[in-house]
Amino acid sequence: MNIKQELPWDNPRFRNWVAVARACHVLERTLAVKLAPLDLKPAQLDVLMNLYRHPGMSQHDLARRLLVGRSNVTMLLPQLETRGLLRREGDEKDKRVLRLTLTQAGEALLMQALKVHMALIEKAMSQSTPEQCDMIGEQMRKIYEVLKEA
Amino acid sequence: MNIKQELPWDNPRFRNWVAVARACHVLERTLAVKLAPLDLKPAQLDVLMNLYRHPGMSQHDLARRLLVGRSNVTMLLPQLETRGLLRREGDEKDKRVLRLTLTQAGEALLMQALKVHMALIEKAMSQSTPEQCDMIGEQMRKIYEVLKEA
DNA sequence: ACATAATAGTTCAAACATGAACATTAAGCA
DNA sequence: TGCTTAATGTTCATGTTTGAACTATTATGT
Repeated sequence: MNIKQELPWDNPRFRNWVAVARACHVLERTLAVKLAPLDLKPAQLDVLMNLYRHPGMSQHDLARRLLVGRSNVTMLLPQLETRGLLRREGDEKDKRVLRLTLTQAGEALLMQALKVHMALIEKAMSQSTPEQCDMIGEQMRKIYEVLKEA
Repeated sequence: MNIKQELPWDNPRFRNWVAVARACHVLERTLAVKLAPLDLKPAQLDVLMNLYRHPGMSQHDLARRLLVGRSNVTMLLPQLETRGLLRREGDEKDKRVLRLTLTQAGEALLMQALKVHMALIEKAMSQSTPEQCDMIGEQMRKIYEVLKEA
């Protein structure tokens, strides 16, 4: 029995996933550099994006969408709240939860950051046809569904 | 001029990339859980994989392959060296560089970890046809090339 | 109603990654 | 040869992420 035949590097799925991970990593890194002039980190941009799309979110829901621990959200928000980018207001019906909404300043900064993010993604995926791009997204959403409950 | 028309969420490339990032994130997280019984973190597995494929690597080269700072490698290696998983030996010609090689124990642990990693990737990508999978890998390698020098 | 479970958010210590400054060694060039 | 520049690896201070323990509030079940 030749162990080499079982090595993952001979497996297309393995090799291709490694490529996905590397692409992700380098794009995240590049994004951090390009966002620096706005004094914004990728994690913070994720917060703003989610609050824009889902105003009134609770911190718990935000953490789940970010795939991140609740404590991380707790540590992340004060920086943004102090900068006047978002508001935290207690829910009246359930006094445990805090509802999160963007301020106008938050929306404005988000729009600037989205331009940067968008330009980077356009550049990265400019080599793929729309059909390829959609197929990639479709497969990735399946992967997410498969692993979400694992 | 309607700003909504310019929002990234209407842009397929943007939406699809978000899916890529989420899939990556959740797979990385799942991998961390599954590797815990081996007392190994994803970052450490990356080290072992690279040393297996490129024995005698320098720390600088390892850092570049991992898309990580040199100091990070410096902090990462002692844990693995103390566990007897790898060796660091000074290069004789260039006394600045340290050559890295896996020990037998390192290879053995790597093989166990690869089973875990492989199984996870198989599960994640089981929904894609081989053609789709290869196409994804191909596109991701292009993205990496585009961004590498940006 | 009351005791028990579960949930939302916070705090804190530990693990981790990062980048700048540094020591050592090598390479380039006058 | 010397002098300058570049490269390798380490150290350290900083910022980030995590998970466990904690408080406060709500839901559940008898």
